[in-house]
Amino acid sequence: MSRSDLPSHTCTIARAVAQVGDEWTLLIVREMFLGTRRFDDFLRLTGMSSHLLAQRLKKLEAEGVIRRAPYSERPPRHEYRLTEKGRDLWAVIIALKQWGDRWLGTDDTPVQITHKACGKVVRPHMTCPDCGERIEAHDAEAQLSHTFELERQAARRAP
Amino acid sequence: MSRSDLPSHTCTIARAVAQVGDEWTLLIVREMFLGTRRFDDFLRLTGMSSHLLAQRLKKLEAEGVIRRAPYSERPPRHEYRLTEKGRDLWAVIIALKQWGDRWLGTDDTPVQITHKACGKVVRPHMTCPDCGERIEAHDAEAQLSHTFELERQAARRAP
DNA sequence: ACAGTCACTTCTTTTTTTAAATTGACTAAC
DNA sequence: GTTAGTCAATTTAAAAAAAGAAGTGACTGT
Repeated sequence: MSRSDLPSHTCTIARAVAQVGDEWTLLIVREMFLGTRRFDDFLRLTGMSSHLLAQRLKKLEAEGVIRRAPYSERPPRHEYRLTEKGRDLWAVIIALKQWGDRWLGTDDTPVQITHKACGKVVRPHMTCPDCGERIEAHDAEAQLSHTFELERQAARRAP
Repeated sequence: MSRSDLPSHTCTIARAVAQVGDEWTLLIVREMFLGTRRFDDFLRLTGMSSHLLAQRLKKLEAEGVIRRAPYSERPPRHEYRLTEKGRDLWAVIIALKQWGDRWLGTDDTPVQITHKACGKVVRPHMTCPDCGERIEAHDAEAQLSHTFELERQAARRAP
């Protein structure tokens, strides 16, 4: 990872991206939401190399996104589970899924989401917590904090 | 990109990830939502190398996520803008931002979102379109389509 | 005893990424 | 009218990362 060590004052999007904005990492997290817990299953279901899988799992564990849970002592065996921080990536995965379904999908959607509370198959979307309306790009405006704005202006001037 | 060429029957999340699930790509898209349009600004604001930026912009253009818009003929100059497909990545970026704010943030949030319609600063979240309630990981269940399920079982068996 | 499973690690080759320099078509300053 | 600067790249060489194959160690099951 080239930018995992971003300073703490940096944009939180950049830091989120440095932790989980990577092809294989996102696939691992997706697999976890689908219930995959073991090394070999990740290997086979994602098609990634064992070298890379071991490395990514270590990184995710170090970041607190997943944790290793032993399920056998002899031989030492363990499975990988999402922590709360990891489960909180759900919105990211779902957003990617909706986008993929819309722009890259065929007729059938390979994964459908059911809202347990109402029992319906749904396509969750981003909503304004205040007025309850759906929000998309054109409904929103971004404000930069003063310090962040200054940082960006400095970056733009200094090559 | 190792897996940009995923077959069309593959999971849409995997294909979304193959198109935009990359550190620099996500940072470019984030910059676009913040209004950045020009090569040099992307360079300075993200800190990436010009080689990689050119490559990523080319890929994103080929995928239809961004488009080049000429703003000067002599010298030939153009800016990069999100297409509808690109703007539709808003939910992904916002989900990453919320996650970053919650798990990697300090006290001040560098970017705040205002809902134009109600004028309030908000933290958008995923909602069930049917009952309107907020959905998170534990409120949802995933169903795999029959063909997708079979595909996964085959993958699990065949190394 | 021998094959098989699981969770890796090691090794070699190939591909990407970085970093720095260069290009080309201008524009604005001296 | 030479020189510096901007913008959007491309080129090249060196460093880092990933892919792919094979191996390891602690078992289990036959």
